[in-house]
Amino acid sequence: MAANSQFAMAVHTLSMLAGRRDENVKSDWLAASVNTNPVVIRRLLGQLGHAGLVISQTGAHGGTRLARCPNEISLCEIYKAVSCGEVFALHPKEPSQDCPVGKNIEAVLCGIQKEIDKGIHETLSGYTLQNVFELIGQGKN
Amino acid sequence: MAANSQFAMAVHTLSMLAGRRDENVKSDWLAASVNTNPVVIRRLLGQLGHAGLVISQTGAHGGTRLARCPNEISLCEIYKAVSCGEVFALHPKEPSQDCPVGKNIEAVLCGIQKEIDKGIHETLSGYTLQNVFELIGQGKN
DNA sequence: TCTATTGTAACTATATTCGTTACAGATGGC
DNA sequence: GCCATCTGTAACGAATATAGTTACAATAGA
Repeated sequence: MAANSQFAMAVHTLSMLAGRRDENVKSDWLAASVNTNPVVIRRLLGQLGHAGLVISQTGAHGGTRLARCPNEISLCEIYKAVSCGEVFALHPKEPSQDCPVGKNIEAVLCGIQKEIDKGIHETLSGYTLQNVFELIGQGKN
Repeated sequence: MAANSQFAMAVHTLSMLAGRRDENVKSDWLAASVNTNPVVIRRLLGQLGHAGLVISQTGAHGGTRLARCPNEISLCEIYKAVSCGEVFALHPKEPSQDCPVGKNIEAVLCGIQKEIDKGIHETLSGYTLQNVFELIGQGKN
């Protein structure tokens, strides 16, 4: 269980919220759709709230709602809110500094990493939550 | 120790081979530069050999060499040779099929995954092993 | 035949992710 | 004020992936 599925769960959760604007949605209900534990959802919503994408209320009749219109939330923002890692990892242990390749390879790879990340951000910026919600609606139920 | 650093180690290893063309390079020597165990390198070289990027010889005076010129090997090929996973994972458990969002979200996310992957391939296709080797040489030793 | 080297299986250590339980804190209704 | 209903979060467990390590068979040259 190593692959990080937080982005997938986040998009799923936010799509659910997009279908219930101006309503406090409970983590139990979201968890049922995502097929996971409510705590997993609440942890996720904590990150999304920190990023300003959702607003939560505690207490009775509490829950979570979108902080903005779905067409003002890009997938890139969601990705940044939950993504922790890079596409590929650098060396687990520092390479030999006595070797010219070992000494400089990490800087080169780091630059490539950043270029890839930029590309991912551009791709994801091309979609809003509204787009996703519409694509879901077009699914052949 | 979860992040996959095979791509980094592969580029490192192949850069070493690029600096010693037409010579059987031993896994021990490569491992010393990457700062890992020779078996890790041999496993990696096995994948790269399977992808047609290197040629290995067993026995005394054996070792590994590049199968092609460094300017004919793109980073995209290396990435494809060693990369196993996607940028983000889909749901760990299948979402609820009783929910319209749960039923269709995976297909939508899968499409986005493919689009991102295409972007990564394009970025990495812009670099050859020769480019990397030259960038390393420009490092401030 | 001896030596050097790859190929590979098997196992361990460590890290990550997700799932789960438990409970404190907040909020609204009575 | 009290209770029911939520979120927030800590703590722990289970499953899994990665890399590191040991061991040894297979191969090839001297």
